[in-house]
Parts: sequence; structure tokens; C-alpha cells
Amino acid sequence: MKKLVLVDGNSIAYRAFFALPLLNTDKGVYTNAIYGFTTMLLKVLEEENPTHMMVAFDAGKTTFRHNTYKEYKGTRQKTPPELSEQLPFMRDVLKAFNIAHYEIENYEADDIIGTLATKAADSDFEVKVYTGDKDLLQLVSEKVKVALTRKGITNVDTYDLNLVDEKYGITPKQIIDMKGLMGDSSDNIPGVPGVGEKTALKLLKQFETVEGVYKEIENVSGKKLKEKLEANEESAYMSKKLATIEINAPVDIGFDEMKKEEPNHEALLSLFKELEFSSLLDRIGGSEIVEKEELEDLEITVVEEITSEMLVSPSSIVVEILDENYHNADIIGISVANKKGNYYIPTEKALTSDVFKEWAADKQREKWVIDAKRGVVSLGWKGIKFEGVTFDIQIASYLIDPSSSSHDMADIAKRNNAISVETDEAVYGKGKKRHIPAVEVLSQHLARKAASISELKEKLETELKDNHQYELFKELEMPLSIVLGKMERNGVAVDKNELVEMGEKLTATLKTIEAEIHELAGLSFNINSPKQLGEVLFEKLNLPVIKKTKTGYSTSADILEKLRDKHEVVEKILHYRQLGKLNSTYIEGLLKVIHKETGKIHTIFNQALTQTGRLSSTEPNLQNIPIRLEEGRKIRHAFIPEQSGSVILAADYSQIELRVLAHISKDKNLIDAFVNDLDIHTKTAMDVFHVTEEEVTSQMRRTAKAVNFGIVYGISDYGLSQNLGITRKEAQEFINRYFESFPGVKEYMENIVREAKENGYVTTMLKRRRYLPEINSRNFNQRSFAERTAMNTPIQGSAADIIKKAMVNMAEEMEKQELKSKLLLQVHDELIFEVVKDEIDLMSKLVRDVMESAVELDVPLKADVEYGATWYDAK
DNA sequence: CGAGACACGC
DNA sequence: GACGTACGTGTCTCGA
Repeated sequence: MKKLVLVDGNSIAYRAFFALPLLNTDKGVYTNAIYGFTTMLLKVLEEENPTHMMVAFDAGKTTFRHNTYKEYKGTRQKTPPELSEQLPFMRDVLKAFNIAHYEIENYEADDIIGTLATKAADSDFEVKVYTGDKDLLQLVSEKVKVALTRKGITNVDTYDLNLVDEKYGITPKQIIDMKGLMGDSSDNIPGVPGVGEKTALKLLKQFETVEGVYKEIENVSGKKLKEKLEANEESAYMSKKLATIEINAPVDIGFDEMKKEEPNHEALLSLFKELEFSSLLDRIGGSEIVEKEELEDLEITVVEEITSEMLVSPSSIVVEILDENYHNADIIGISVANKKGNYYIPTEKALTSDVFKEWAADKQREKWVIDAKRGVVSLGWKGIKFEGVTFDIQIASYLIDPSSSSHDMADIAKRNNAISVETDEAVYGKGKKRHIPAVEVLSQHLARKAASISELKEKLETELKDNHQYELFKELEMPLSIVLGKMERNGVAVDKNELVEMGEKLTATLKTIEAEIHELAGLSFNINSPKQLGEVLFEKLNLPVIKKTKTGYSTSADILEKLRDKHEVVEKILHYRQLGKLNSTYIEGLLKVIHKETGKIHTIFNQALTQTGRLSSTEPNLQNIPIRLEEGRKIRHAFIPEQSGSVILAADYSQIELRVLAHISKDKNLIDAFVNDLDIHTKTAMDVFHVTEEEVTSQMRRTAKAVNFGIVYGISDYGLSQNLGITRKEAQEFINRYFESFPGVKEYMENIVREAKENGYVTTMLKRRRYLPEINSRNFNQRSFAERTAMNTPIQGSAADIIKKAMVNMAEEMEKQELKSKLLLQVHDELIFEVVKDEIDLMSKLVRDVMESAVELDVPLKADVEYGATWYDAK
């Protein structure tokens, strides 16, 4: 069977351009549309495996349709130059793929496709059309299917006769009539004003065509509608004509010319390289070739015996661990680079060498590293002190631009044009294939890493200084990494039996609920499968479908919440979900990560990940232990002090983000509220609803709280509406009223967006930086998102700065006073300590003082301190 | 093995 | 005129 794939080139290019962020190459060539277009081609070739293929483009500005209606596409904005400059590259891509492309004066790509699809169907081809334009659905027939881009570019819905009927309830031919009636604003086709998709479909069901409507116009129900139709009869006929795809365009390309040939592999490789499509190079199997030609062996010494001459100051050092999790993991090799040379030290040699250990522990001998914490903690587990780290290139890279996809050595080296370092994945493999390579390979790899640290240290240091971030680096993040390392290494004690017991109870309850659900549903199924659950709820039990996801019915908690009183099984499912989450993530999850030797839990804080400057925590994530619902909160009973008699002390900042907002916006009203220590949500409610304190209802306070939440997290009117279960309009109204009450905040929001547009980035109080390239995007979504980010990042990021500062100050103070208490965890606005009995009073006061004085603001900082026998009791 | 749905914290 | 909307981590299912 012959199979012809026809692609609407302009339409796909447009979709790709607006769907993807504005990527560009080192040379400044924009590539997002080319990239999207290319991934789509790859996918089509893979999935369709066509015998014939052709991409049609529009030619010129005017077409025969302009003779009918000179305003055709009159409202369409000019193609942005960032996109038009990409179009020639797409033709290059097609050429390399050996795919035909075609255009004719006076006709649109649609018409070429329509003509060829019709011809091909007659010549026994199976035809598939790829486009982002719904108009093309009129071409669907027995032999012609239309793949319509859905979200992004590679995601498509394939329309055949059935699907068109299902979605619209009409035949493909009637699509034209639909457009005739409703028009198309994007093409500036007028249609009948006041008639939208719904009305058009209703009319077509009754009268079949535009002609049918007018023939029996007296039978149209609704006086207004009839009037509108009568007044715009001419427009309707013209619109139908405009929307009709020409199937007899003067196309002079034969099917022979569309035969799909093998791609020109070399041309593709060089093109992808030029465009910097590294992930696509992988897909066409070109990455090995690329890397090999770059690497030249570095001169290294494999160390037999460590001498102090090798370990001069400063030295760059790499302590390599295969495992992502470095707690008590094997060190597979160590490399050192300095002015004496590049050294590879086999692990055993290093760990048993007194020279090495002495050097490592010597604060005076400078070390430059990548991911200091990783080295310090892993050597710590081996009983080796590692001090004197003055430069961590990972943290530097993160501070310079947190948005970089990763801050590992291969990445940093590549970004900064340093000597090339292979990716860990290329050297070690991934998944099952991960392994330690031969020593020649390993030593090269590690030596290259160490050498690139030396090579780049100064460059990044200068960049930090230029950005006024050196203090942030040197005085905050570097010392913080040591503090975090100690917290991780120390770990948190847990009551294993408590967890096991809770788990047993949960498992039993879950079994009961499961049985009840199966009983109520009348069949046994996997409640954890949203797919099966959806089928049971919406097909078997016929509950109303509120929302669909792209794979089926949505069964998320907020949807189930709305179905609560429709069927008693819903409540049970919600409960089952809640307990299931507790059991699998928290009980079983935590039991799994209890360390075999220490019996404690050792998380890893990622200090170089979030875009705002917050930390994150993994394996396990100790920043999302339940607290909101009592059943989950009980998990905190299992977090206990290591030493008997000690307590868990939790200190959290009260409203730190809103206080930061008051400070940076200088809003008088907000500053007053905090200076007078008011309940901020009540105060907001009073202002937004124009009521006195006594008149504030709990509902009002709840709304005000959600508004404050929205301000802090940078959510949109939509987000707020979802949160409160109100309409978007109402949400916008609340936001407006908020800004009326806090005009300084509004001014700040406007200024920060302007600043972001001018600089391309925003900063926090301590000069943390976040770039927002999308702030000037023409894509509404991307731009709006960047604008909200501009407003939010200084707030959330400054709060992160402040608590980090408090942590560093606290560690310093505790060391100075030689306290035995320990910092265990940080949860964004909260610090958790283990406090020995005779330090309770001292620590309670000290923690509060240190947190509240971490920085000086226009409003007071407030920290609440609580302690108890377990984390649960520290409330 | 990766993507998607879902749920937890701030 | 629609777009599809806080972040980060982890678990489970499901289809390739």
C-alpha cells in the first residue's frame, strides 16, 4: 500500500514557534521553530513510515482568496522576524531528509494539500495530512486522515471520519459550512456575527449546509438568530467560499517526485551540529562521531605514592562517586590538578595516605572543587576530614545562572568553552549499564574534570564579582554548603518501630477500605490506576464527567471532592488515596531509606537546583512530611531526638514572604500591618472587603489568605480561581481590590516587570539572580509566566536568602558557644534542631534571635519557636 | 524506561 | 479570542 504524508509547513512552523521557548545557537540564530519542525518530521518518519512525503508552504502574501475578499487574513500580524529567518533552514532540513517540498504563487499550502490529497486518494494512496489548522479537517475521507497538532507539536489527534463526527457531529464537508456561519477570526473571515461554534453546529444539524439554512430560513428558531442570519447572508456565502480548500490548484508536481528517499545522513549531521540540536544528533545516531573528534588525551600522572609536592595550594580536586546518593557510597577515584600537574589517585591510595589526609584536613591549603558537599560528606563517612574548600564551581555556576539545565562538570565546561569533559553518562553509562570503566578511561575523565575546575575558577569568580554576587557566594552559599553537609551526615533519628506499627495499621485499614470500594463498585479493580478508576466511576457508575485529562477521565482529589455526594464510594476512594499515599510514600518510603549503619535517615539537600534559591531535599524528601491533616501529621511522631532526654525544636518564620514583600515594595499599609503585628490575613480581609476587624468572617479570611498566597507564589487569576473555586473574573476582582488596598505592592509589581524587561533578569535582596528571557516573548503564555516569575522570585528568593543566612549565622554561633545541639533540617521557612536538655532555654532564645536578626528589614522578622519529644510535638 | 496522573510540603 | 498557567519530589500505573 502506498502511503502519502502531506505536511502543512507554515502551520507546523507557526505552532512550533509559539509552542517552544525562543532557543538560539551560540551564534544567535533562532532555532525553536526549526527544532519543533524537525522533531515533528522525525516523529512522522518513525511512526508513519511513508512511501511518499511532501511538505507544502505558502507562497507570497496574496492569494486568489484576496480577489474574493481583500481583508482575508487582514488582521493577522506580520510574521515575526524571529520566525521568518528560520524558514530557509527548514528547507535545508527537508533537503537533508530528502523530503520534497512545494509551493505555488497565489495559493496557500492548504490548497496544494487539498489538491494532492484528493488526487492521491483517487490513485489508491492512503493519505495522512499533518497540520495545526482545523480547516483541513474538511479533507477527511475514507482514505484521508488529518493529524491535528494538539499541545506542543509532536502531540497530535488523528481525525478520521469517526472522530470528526464524534467531535463535531458533522461530516468533513460541513466544516466549510461551519466556517461559513461562524467565521474564523484568525483568518479574518467574518461569517455571521453572533454565531459561534455551538450555534453553527446546531444549525447544520438541522439544515446541513449554509444553502440549506437560507432555503428554509423561516424554520430557524429564535428571532434574534434569524435576523442575524438574514442580515449577513452574503457574508455567510462568501465566508464559506473563503474557507473552502481548492482541490484543483495548478499543481505541477508528480507523485514520483514525492517518493521518500533515505535521508542524507551526513548532511543531517552537519546541519544538526550547526543548529546545536544535540539531542536530535543522538536520535539519528551521530553523537559518538561528534565527541570523538574533540577529545585529545590530557597528560596525567597515575599516582603510586602520594607526596606533599603533588598537593600544592591551591589544587582542584575531584572525589568521584558513581552513585547519585553519596551517603556511604564507594569512592571510585580521586583526581587532583594544580600547577605541578594532573594526578589520578586510586581511591585506596588516597584513603590510606597520611599525606593525603593531612592535606585534606588542612584549612590553610586551598581546594577548588565541584560540589563541595558531595566530597566533604563522602570523605566524612570514611573518617577523613575535608576542609579548606574555597571555591565550589557548581555553586558558582548555579549562582551565575540557576536556569542552566545542570551544573555538572561536562555542562559547565561546555558552556564556558573550557577543555571538553565527557558527560558522566557517556563514560559510565546509565541505568543497568552503569559501570566503572577501565582505569585509563576513568583517570582521563576525572583528570579532565579537575583540570577544568582549575581552568574555569577565575573566569567564574570574575563573573560573580561582575554580577555583585561574590559576597553571596563567599559569605553565604559556600559556608552554607558546609552546614548542609554536616546536617546530611548527621542525619535524623527515627523510631523505626513506630513507623512499622503505623504501617501495619494502615495496611489493615487500606485492605478494609479496598474491599468496601470493590463491594460498592460491584467489581474488583485497581484503585491506584486512574484509568481503571475512571472507567468504574464514569462508565460503570455513570457519575458526571467534570474534567478529562488527555489520557482519560480526571480522578484528582478536587474532582472527586465535587462528586462526594453523588455516590458513597467517592468518599472512600478519597480516604483510600490519602492513606495509600501515607503508606507508600511516607511509611514504606522512609523505612526504605533508613541507613543500615546509623539507623538514621540521611537526606541530601540540593543546593544548586531551584530557580528561586530555595533548597530541595531528596532520598528522602524531608521537606514534604505531612502536617495539614492529622492522620498524616502523625508520621512526625517517628522523628525523634537521637539522644534520650533531648528534644526536637522547630522554629519557623512567621509570614516571611509577606514581610519581605512589605520591605521591598515599601508599601505603607503592609509595613504598618507588620510593625503593629496584625494578623495579616485578617488585615487583608478588612482592606479587601472594606469591613472592620469584627466583621471579618472566616470565609473572608480564607479568601484573603488565598489572595496573599497567590501574591507570594506568583499564581495567576486562574490559579486563584482554582484555589477558591470561584470564576476567573471574581479572582481578578479580588486581586484588583488587593492592589487598591496595597498600592505600593502594585507599584512594585509594575516596576519589577519593567526592570526585568530592561535587564533580562531580576535579583533578590542578597543579589541572587534569575534570568527571564521569555519576558519579551510575543507568546502570551510565556510572557505572562515570565512576568509573574519576575514579581515572585525576588519575594521567594529573598526569603530563601534570609533563612540561609540564619542557618550560617546559627552554625557559627553554636560552634562559638560549643553547643551540643544540632541543626537537623530546613523546610523553606523553618529550621528543625535536636536540642540537648540543658540547652533548651538557651537554644530557644538563640534560635529566635539569630533568625529574627538575620537581615535588617523595614519590618520586624518574627520567628516562632516550639519544642517537644518528637517532631510531632514541636508545634 | 519514560510519561502521565496524582499528592505531599512550602 | 484562546492560549493554560507556583515549585519540587516521590509513587504508582501503563504501554513501548
